[in-house]
Amino acid sequence: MAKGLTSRAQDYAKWYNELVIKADLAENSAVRGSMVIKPYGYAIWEKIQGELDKRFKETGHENAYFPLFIPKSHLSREADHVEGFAKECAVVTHYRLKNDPNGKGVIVDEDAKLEEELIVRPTSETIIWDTFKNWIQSYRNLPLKINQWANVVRWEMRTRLFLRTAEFLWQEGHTAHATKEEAIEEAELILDLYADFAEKFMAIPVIRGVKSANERFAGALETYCIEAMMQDGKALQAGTSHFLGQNFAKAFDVTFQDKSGKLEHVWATSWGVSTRLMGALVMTHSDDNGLVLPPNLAPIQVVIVPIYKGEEQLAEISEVANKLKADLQAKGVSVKYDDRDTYKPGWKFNEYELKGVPVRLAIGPKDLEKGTVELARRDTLTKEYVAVGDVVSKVEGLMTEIQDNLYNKALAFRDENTVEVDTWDDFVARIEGEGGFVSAHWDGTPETEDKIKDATKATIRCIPLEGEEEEGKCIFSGAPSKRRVLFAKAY
RNA sequence: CGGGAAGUGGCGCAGUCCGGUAGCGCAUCCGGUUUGGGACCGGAGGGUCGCAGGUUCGAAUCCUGUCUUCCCGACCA
Repeated sequence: MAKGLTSRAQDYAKWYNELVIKADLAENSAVRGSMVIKPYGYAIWEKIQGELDKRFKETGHENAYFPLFIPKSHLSREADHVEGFAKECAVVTHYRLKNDPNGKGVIVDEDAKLEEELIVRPTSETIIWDTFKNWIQSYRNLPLKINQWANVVRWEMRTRLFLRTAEFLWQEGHTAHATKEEAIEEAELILDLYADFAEKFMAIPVIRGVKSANERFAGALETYCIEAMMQDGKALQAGTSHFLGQNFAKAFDVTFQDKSGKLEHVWATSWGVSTRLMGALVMTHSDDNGLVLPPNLAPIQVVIVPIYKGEEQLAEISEVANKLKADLQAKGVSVKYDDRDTYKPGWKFNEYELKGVPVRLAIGPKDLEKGTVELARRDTLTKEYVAVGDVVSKVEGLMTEIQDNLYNKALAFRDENTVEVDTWDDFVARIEGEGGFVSAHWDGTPETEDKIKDATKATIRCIPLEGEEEEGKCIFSGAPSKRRVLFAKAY
């Protein structure tokens, strides 16, 4: 792992501002804590969207859309839920402006006060369950498996580009089931879907687990999550899937008649991933030269840069380049031939490195003579010469090789920075020193978790599903514990 | 809301202590030479110095107020 990165990553704000913004992903907007996602960044988001959407549909989900505004009374129907979100809601109180009688501009028209305030959705459980009530009468309507692609607003006290913006894009799935077992199965299915997507598609290794009560979603009985490790050793929650029990069904009175004619409340799940995944992407793979994109996510997988003097030479090179481009595209590889005369090759090399393009091909006069191209890999920053005739098969192979390499590199980093710890002193030393994931025993109480958090800022990221049972003593209280949980400082 | 820092052309900054013609780098535009790792030379455009008030012959600079942003805490996908 690049040493420079680790040191630099300690100041992520700087890193984002200098690296990511230059890399054309996003910039801060005029609105506090919001961001403008630039075209190149959005193209990556579209890749994420496309793949997830495909997977949702393969597992029987349908897309729908629900309103942006939620009546205040709706939000308060589920007690835990409203308590969890109340502190970060944007509220619409008026519906009209008027000219400022004292001068320029406009002011809020106090006569246009809403009878009931509207909340800009921080998540859509309430408005969706209010709708589901009308969609569900019989067991024949179940399961109902809906997904929504939308934006939500959470007025966080502190924001950070991609990781915690006031407004963010996400997908939120909401499902209703006839039985508890089926709902739990759904929540777990989505967890696996997310984990597989993160690992196979984004090359981000994740730990599957469940949240402790403290970290659970407001209104959920169980929160499943995938946790990833960033290059500075901090944890990032990359996705969550919640088993909501009958909480929302009861709050919104959503019942169905089972086969025997009896009325029952439905069982629910909700789950989501957001543009935070883009932050995870950057902080998992990028280095000091800029973004490093896994081929699956790269809007441009291969860039071809010509090196030439004069029109004639460019024409000769373009012939080879365009042929290569067409051949690669025929194999499903996305290719950009950058023959702009306005930038020099060296400039372009840096530019595409910054943008994380996995493979770069350079063709110059020397290559024309020898029938070769220069092939550079973004992940290893290595260069080699390849015979023109071998380029297509070579690149095809590299697409999976780079994808795998990035995953393995990230996995090795995570493993190197995950330790088991059995004493409080070791725990503190580790958390305050090297950081990373610390696997330790915990007595299972929220009180202990709080005390550990107060002492070290580390939280329980998850209770891993993969972990095996093991007798031990709580790192903090010494009380008996049946299994290890994963602690880390988190974003 | 507590603790710290900063607001000066599009971006990054200097100038502020000690008041006196608003500067530098990058980017942009024009002309020319260049092109195998962010080219060079010459020329040009662009800023009421966050905002409001005060002191002064004169304020980016001093004083008061205010707003915003960033970092560290509480909150969090």
